[in-house]
Parts: sequence; C-alpha cells; structure tokens
Amino acid sequence: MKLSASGLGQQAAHEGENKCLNSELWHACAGPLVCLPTVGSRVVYFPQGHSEQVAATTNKEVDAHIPNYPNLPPQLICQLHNVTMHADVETDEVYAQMTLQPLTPEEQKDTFLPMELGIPSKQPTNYFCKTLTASDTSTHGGFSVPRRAAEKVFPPLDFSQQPPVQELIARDLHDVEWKFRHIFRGQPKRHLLTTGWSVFVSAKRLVAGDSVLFIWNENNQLLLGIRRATRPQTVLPSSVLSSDSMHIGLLAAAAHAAATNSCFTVFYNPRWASPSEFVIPLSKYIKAVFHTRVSVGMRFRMLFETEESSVRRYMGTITSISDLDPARWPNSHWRSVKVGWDESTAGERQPRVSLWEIEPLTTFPMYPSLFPLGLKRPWHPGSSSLHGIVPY
Amino acid sequence: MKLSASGLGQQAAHEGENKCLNSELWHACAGPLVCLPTVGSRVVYFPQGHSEQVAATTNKEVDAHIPNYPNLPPQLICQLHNVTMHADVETDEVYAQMTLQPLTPEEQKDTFLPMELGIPSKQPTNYFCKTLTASDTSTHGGFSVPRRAAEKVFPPLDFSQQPPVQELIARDLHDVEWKFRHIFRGQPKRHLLTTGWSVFVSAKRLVAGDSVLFIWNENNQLLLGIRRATRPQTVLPSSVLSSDSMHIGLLAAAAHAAATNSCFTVFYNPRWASPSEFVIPLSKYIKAVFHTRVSVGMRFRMLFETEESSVRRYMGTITSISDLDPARWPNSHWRSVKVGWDESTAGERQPRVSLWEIEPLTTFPMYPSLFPLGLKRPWHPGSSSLHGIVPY
DNA sequence: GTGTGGGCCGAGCGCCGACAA
DNA sequence: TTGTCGGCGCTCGGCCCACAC
Repeated sequence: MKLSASGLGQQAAHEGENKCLNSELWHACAGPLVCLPTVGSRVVYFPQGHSEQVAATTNKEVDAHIPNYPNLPPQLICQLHNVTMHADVETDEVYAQMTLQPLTPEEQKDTFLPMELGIPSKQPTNYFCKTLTASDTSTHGGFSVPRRAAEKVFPPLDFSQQPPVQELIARDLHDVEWKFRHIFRGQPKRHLLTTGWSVFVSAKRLVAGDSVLFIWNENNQLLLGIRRATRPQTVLPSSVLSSDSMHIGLLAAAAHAAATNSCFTVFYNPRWASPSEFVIPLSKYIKAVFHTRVSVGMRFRMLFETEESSVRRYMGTITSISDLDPARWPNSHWRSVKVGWDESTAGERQPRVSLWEIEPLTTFPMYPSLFPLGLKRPWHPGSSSLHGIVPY
Repeated sequence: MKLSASGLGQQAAHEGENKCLNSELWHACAGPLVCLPTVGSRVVYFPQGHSEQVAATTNKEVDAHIPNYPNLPPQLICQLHNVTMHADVETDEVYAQMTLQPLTPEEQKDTFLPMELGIPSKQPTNYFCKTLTASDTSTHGGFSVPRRAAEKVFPPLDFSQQPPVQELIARDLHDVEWKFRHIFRGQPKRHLLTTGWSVFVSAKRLVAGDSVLFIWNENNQLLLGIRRATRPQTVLPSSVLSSDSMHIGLLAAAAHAAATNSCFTVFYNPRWASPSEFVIPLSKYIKAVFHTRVSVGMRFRMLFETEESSVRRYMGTITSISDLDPARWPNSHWRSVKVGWDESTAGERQPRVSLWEIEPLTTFPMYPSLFPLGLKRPWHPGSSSLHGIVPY
C-alpha cells in the first residue's frame, strides 16, 4: 500500500491502472458540465447521493436491509486531499477518485472559508464531437467527418495534390496512438477517415450512437476520446460484488471516517452522476443554501447536457421543497427541490434537483417569495459553529 | 426488490442476469474440486476469507483503514437459505450467490447436527477439456480435437462417407447454441472443428492458454464451457467500486446480520477461492476441527487442481499452527496451519492451509503427536453450547 | 498423435463515386 | 452537407494437406 507524501493516509490509486494525464481529454469525455473541486479545498459529501449512484449501477432500489448509521449526517464537510482522474482500461469509461477527510466541528469553525468554486474545467475550444452513424461503424466504409469540424479541428490539407490526403495521429486516454488516413474526395467533396478507422471502431467496440471526440490539447497534440451511448442496462461485469455490500461499505466507510477523523475514498463517475453530484465544493453549497432565496412557485433555469455534448438551458418552476428521504436522511439538501419543467420533454427530466444545480430567476418571480428556504432551514448537522461564519 | 417465498428476506438474484441451469457445466467450469453446500444445511462463514478474496481481486493488501467490528466473530455459523449459480454475461466467469443467516447461540444449541457434507458436486464423467494452442485460436485454421477426447465425447462419425463429417451442436452457460463442423481428415487422420469455430473463439474472446470443455449432461445435451487462463492481473472493470468499500461492506453486512439475526448475501467465485473457501459446511468444519488430531510435524495430503483441470495430490508436513491474523481475527481456524510442501514446486503452493483442506496421514506420523489441536483449541465464539453436542 | 505452416480459393473488408435527403 | 448504396479490387479468413516433433 502506497501512502502519499502528505502522510494523511489517503488511498493510492489502484496499481496497474493507467493514470490519466490528458486533463482536457478527460474533461471532454466526461462532459461539458463537469467541474472537479480543487485539491486542498473543502467539499460537501452526500452519502445519500452516493448511495443513489450505487443503486443506479445495478438498477435496483435501495432496500431496507442496510444498517443504520445514526452518527452519519446527511452531509459531511470534508477536506479534499486528492483527486485522480482515471479511465477504465476496458471501456474507456472516465471517473475520478477523491480522498476525503471529514472535518471536526472544531476544524470547521477554525478556518476561514475561501470562496473557491473548483477548477474551472478546461473545456477545450478546438475540438469536435460526432455521434457515429450506421455507416460510420459499418465495415463497409470509413468515417464521414462533418465539414466544419474537419476544417476547424484537423490540420489543413495540401490542396495541390488531388485528392488531398494526410495522415492523422491522435492519442486516446491511455496514451495509445491511433493513425488515420484523412482524405478529401467524392462528389460532392467531403472529408473522410478511411484506413485505420475500422480497427479503431472494433478495438473500442464502438456502435452506432456512440460518439467520438477529436481535441487539441495545450501541447499541440491531437487527442481522441469516445463517449458511449447510454445503453438500456450496462450489466456490471463485477460478479462478486453485491450492491448491498457496496452500499453498506460506502456508508460504513464514511461513518467510520467521520467518527475517527480519518480519510475515505469515493469514486465519481461524471457520466452517471451528472448533473446531480454527491461531492460539491463547500462554497457552492453555502452560496446555494444560505445565500440564495428559493421558494415554492419560483422560476429557475438549469443547465443540461444534450446528446451532442453541448449544453442547453431548461426552464422550470419549483413546486415543493422537502426532504427526499425524511426517514433515513432528514434535513438533507440533496435533491430537496421538487420541480416542474416547462417543456413537453419533462418526462425525461428528473423531478427533483438540488439547490446548487439551479439558477433562480429572482428578478422576475412568478409568485411572491413566501418561504425563503435559507432562513427556514439553517445549518444543522451538529456543527452550528458555521453560523458565525456565514452571515445571513 | 423480490423476496422469496420463505419470507426470510433473502436477496433475490440480480435482475437481468441469466440463471444458470446447467449444473454440470457450472461445476465443470468451476473446477473439479468445487462442492457447494446444500440449501437448508448449516455452514460456517469466515469473514476473513472473504476479505482476502476481495483484496485478491484488486491485488491490494488489506489495509488498516477498515473499522473494527468487535462483535463480528472470526467465524459465523449460518443457515444456508439459498444458493444460486451464475455466469457472468460478459466473461462467462462462474460464481455462486449464497444467502446466509447467522444463527443465534440458542439456535445453535437447539438443533441436532445432521452430518450433511454438501452436495457431492456432479463431476461429469463424459467430458473433455483442452487448453487452446496458438493454432487453435489463430484465424488461419480450426480447432484440433485430441483423438481420445473426440472418440470418447463426440458422437461417432459415419465412416462410410469420405471424409467423415457431422454437425456438432453445443450449448454454453447462457443456453446459447453453438454449431461446429466436426470432420475427420488429414494425413495422418485427425479430428477437427472447422466451420463455426472461429466465431466462437472471437465471441468468447479466447486466446491461446484458455481452455474449452465439452460435456454431456444427463439430458443428453452437449454442453460447452470455457475456462480462461489465469492472466497476470485482470483489471477490475468496475470503476466506481472501491475495494475498501467492498471489504467494509462485507464486514458490516455480516456484523449487522449477526446482530439482528437477519440474512446477508455473499458471492463465491470458485476459481478465485479454490481451494481455500470461506463458506464451508458446518459438519466438515466440526469434523476437521474437533474430530481430527493435528500436530506440528504431522504429514498430510491435499488435493490440488492442475492446469488441465484434473486433480493431483500433494504431500507436505505441518510446520506450525497459529492464527493467520491474531490481532484482527483471533482464534480463527481459517488458514491456521503453516505447512511445508514436499516437492520443489513448493513456491507455487500457499504456505498456509485450513484444517478442513488437508487429509492428515495419522497412520504414519513422521513425528509424535505432541499438541493435538482439537483438544487445545476448543470452540470459542461465544457459543460454548456446541460443546455438549460435539463430543471429544 | 498433434502443433504449425504453405497452398489456394472466395467471402467480405474497405476504397471509390453516385445518388438523395 | 452528409448518410447510404452499388461497384469492385484485394486482403485475409478459413479449408486443405505436408511435415516435423
């Protein structure tokens, strides 16, 4: 077992896994809304959210079998000691590993609260993402590159040759090199990737509906990522793992860490969690919970990621504010806001969101602010010490 | 969440996973030494053993991060409510799921102890297993069937045709049908599988070193299984799973079940655990621990599985008897026997075994029996009630 | 008895422009 | 602008034997 230099006992990354160095590529594959908190900053951890994620992986409801952890609050304020970005060797699935240390009430009180809002995720500008068509993934042909994308992202072709051809080299998350023949031909003229494309498709087991990303990083390297379509049920290949055990394990680890002031490790898969995360920057939490007035009937905006990995704003109205699970996680702010969505695609949007996910339209409220939440539901998890710091 | 008819709250099998019906095939793929206990019988569960298995999957040592479960004894006597055999949809990896209910001291005392030793695993007799060669898995050719195996297992060919040909149909663990052309040709004559073989190899992603099994079951069906070679490090594809969490979860689930007299679920992968299991029949445990005299210097035999899935006997000498982990699991009999192996391949054999794995050669001890273990280390985990039942 | 390689035939991979949406 | 198709050349998948250990 490796320990880091800080000596805090945080868990080393699993041996044998590739460390992801291409931060841009990781963020691009994770999605435009991903924003990891800064190492050394403070975050809020929601056991409830993490449990939801575990349950989601096995498509099973959280059952009542699990023991109670009465000393485990619905949210833990933690010091973030480490963030490591990973990509699964088999599937290229990206995820982050965080080492968290719950703070004692003492520590929570002692320190000032710098308003760090996390690393602004390095959203690459010079990149494109395309969802693969049946023709793209068939063995019959190559990859049809959208014209604007090719002109913006790919190196310019030498149009003196006919047809113009060049070799593209791109690296994936595991630093594996992929070579493609990029040609501009056909009638009408178009950009195509031919030789090298099919081996990439079969190696990554891509199917129609999955997406590929081409990105330039700061070091002038062309990066290549994939994003798989959300399939109905990705069967967990981990045969020995019981989701109950994982669920219990997460709760037990968090509770133990909180009780002994030690570290615990959580894994964060942005493709699953987004947009409802379970580790968020403390400053974001405080701003949303204590400095923002929210009430039933209020209008709000919220960012969502589309299939094409762009960002869209959706509008909605707050219909009620209450605990998601009053029995097991009383006074948790996680997904405490019930909302109604404006558009007809409302069925696809989740009916519950968290305060820090939405952007209230306070300037034009549809109804008068009857019950400002920030005043009615003060800080509670045994650490009223924060009251002195956060004025409201 | 589905509950079984017994109402005991045992966990249903994961939805969406194929239930394995071919018991023979399951056992064949699991290995010749596999023997699952009978439903309704009593077993002993070793949390320590299970933790070892979890650690093995990530090739990481069990660290000291985990909370203590002072109420969790080193072994739990449990009622076995359910055993389900599974095969991973992706990899065909076989594993069993067991629902266990820890018994109260009352229950342990009240009931008689029938000497069930588990289902004698249905070891198929009419079968063969071959480790694949480079030629077998190459795209250039088919599968070369060992002559004796073909003559014993495959249906007899019609030698009136030249060359003799027939179609073989076999079913795998997921009840998927595979068709092969079986031909007897070449100079010298040999049995080959040609058409259909390569699709099987690529579908199962078989490589040289993996094994295939052909088995006849009771219903006169030809079954087809695979057993992958032990590769250096099978990276766990489960990205969100922390082995710490799993480890803690298993301990917490077991401790909680023991405290509340409820059920918990364990997964058992015979290819990993063999031959040191963590769920064994109670009768086997009692026989080994209380009715067998073992001492330092004593000679013993032990069964091992060879690469070719046959069984071999190895001889050795007991060098010491002590707890594997006196601090965390005091008085556990799990791998309490340190041994030295006779052969030069000793480095490959584990240096510690459990009492129920070995077969002491009491008739010809090399050294006199100085410290019979059964007498020196009586039953302990708070249930001395068993003393009255097990005479010694 | 069985693993590997050469020969050799043909299915299908993969490159091309022609359409049409 | 780009998804799909018919065309067609050529690679390699796959069936055969010879040979060697």
